[in-house]
Amino acid sequence: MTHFHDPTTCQSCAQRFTSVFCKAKQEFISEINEQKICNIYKKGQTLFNEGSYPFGVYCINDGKVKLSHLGDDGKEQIIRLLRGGDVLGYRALLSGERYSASAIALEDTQVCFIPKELFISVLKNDTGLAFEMMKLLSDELHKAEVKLTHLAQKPIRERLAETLLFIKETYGYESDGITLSVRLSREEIANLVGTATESTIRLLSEFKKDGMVELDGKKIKILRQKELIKTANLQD
Amino acid sequence: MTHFHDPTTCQSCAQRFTSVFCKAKQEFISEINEQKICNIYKKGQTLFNEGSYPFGVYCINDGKVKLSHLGDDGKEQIIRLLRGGDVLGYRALLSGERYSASAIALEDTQVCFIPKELFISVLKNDTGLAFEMMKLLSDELHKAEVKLTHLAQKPIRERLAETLLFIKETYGYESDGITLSVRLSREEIANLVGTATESTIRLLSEFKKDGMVELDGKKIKILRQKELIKTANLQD
DNA sequence: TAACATGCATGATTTTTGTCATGTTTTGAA
DNA sequence: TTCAAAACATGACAAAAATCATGCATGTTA
Repeated sequence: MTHFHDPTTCQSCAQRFTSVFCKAKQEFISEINEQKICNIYKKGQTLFNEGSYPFGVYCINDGKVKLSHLGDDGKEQIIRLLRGGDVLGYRALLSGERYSASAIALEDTQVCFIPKELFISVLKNDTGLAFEMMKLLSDELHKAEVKLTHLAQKPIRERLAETLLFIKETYGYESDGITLSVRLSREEIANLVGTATESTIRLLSEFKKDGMVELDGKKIKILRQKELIKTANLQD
Repeated sequence: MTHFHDPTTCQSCAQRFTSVFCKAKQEFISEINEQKICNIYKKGQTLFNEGSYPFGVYCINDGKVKLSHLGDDGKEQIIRLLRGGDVLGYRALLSGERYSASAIALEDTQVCFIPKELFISVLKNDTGLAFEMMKLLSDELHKAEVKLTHLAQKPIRERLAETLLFIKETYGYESDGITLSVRLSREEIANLVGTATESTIRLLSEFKKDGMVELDGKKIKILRQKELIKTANLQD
């Protein structure tokens, strides 16, 4: 369905200015360019599975990916949403463990794979990149801690509003400027919010009744962002 | 009340084999040793405050510290519990932001402070330490993600049981082998679990009735760990 | 196109959890 | 030691959220 043209080189990649790797030294980028393997994952396909061993990191060229955990009772919890320029798989690699989450394409997605040995060796020889990685990890840790606090303290209504805004921040709008440019099922939204699917459906209907959103199947339009922000009860 | 004798040198510090810094090269350890500043914080005193700028990292020599966030409505959420050998303050430093949490001593605690510039420069020149930091960040991120999932999916009863086990893992028992060696208020336990104080009090009473714990003010004894693990409904 | 599965929607009900009120105990400071 | 404040405990109630049940729409496959 969707068609990508091979980025061919990291030097010409659309993400060369946005990914963490943009801070790596030229010589290493060349090396990565030689060893990287590009692949296309169709919607629903898995990049890697929770529980298996990492053998490299993935860099999204174009597309959308969800990163999700399985809870002890088998329920999905979506941990992160990723887009072009994002790197994934580094957490498990750096702490020397199996993947603690699965990565699944939300739409057809083009991904470059960088082998473990190369990644580690570049990281060893390029202090700048190492600092970028530490910054990335620190930022993710921060986000996780904030999310944790909200999960513990905010009611579902606020969290759903916050999640819609988060989706908008992450993937933005379609060309009409109001439709969220990702199709998520109600269940996926619920697994992002951390609640039951029915609660999510009900609250979305309420948001629609209140005129904050418009619903058309999986298409969600944000009509009144300010109202949503108020509903989310955000401080910053 | 409590008396510490100055560790004098990093080379003789009780934590020299457990902290991340143990992997740093000798020359850097010497440098840290010269520039570090040791301090004692009394119970309840603050090492640093959410919202202020970091100017270094803290290394706990002996004692206990809680790291907590304020939610948007001002309610405390305890993010992490720290003990001797743990480092803190690096997250904000590495991502170049203000502290996103406050650190408060849970009992009289001895802490070494390492200035920002030194920490960064050692990190730049010691790849091993940089990797240790990445591993540390990755581990923390992992823990945060698991906690997030549990917070979203598990009922409070399970989370309280899990929290008691977590406290035990972190701080261990007193010499009697059953009393948790930290005194936390019910409110603090609630802020760790992510629930209302009353719910925590009620459930602790239930646990007591079920014979899993014994309560004597802030002293909590774990009588049946296996039952607790079952109650926590943990997989691993 | 029929048959089926899946996702969406909504009502009814139950369970869980939080809040409010009140009393008791403990703690710490004067 | 005494008193006030804080922490603990518990009951009653309200609110929030999950679960169960059912129906409708949509899409998919034989």
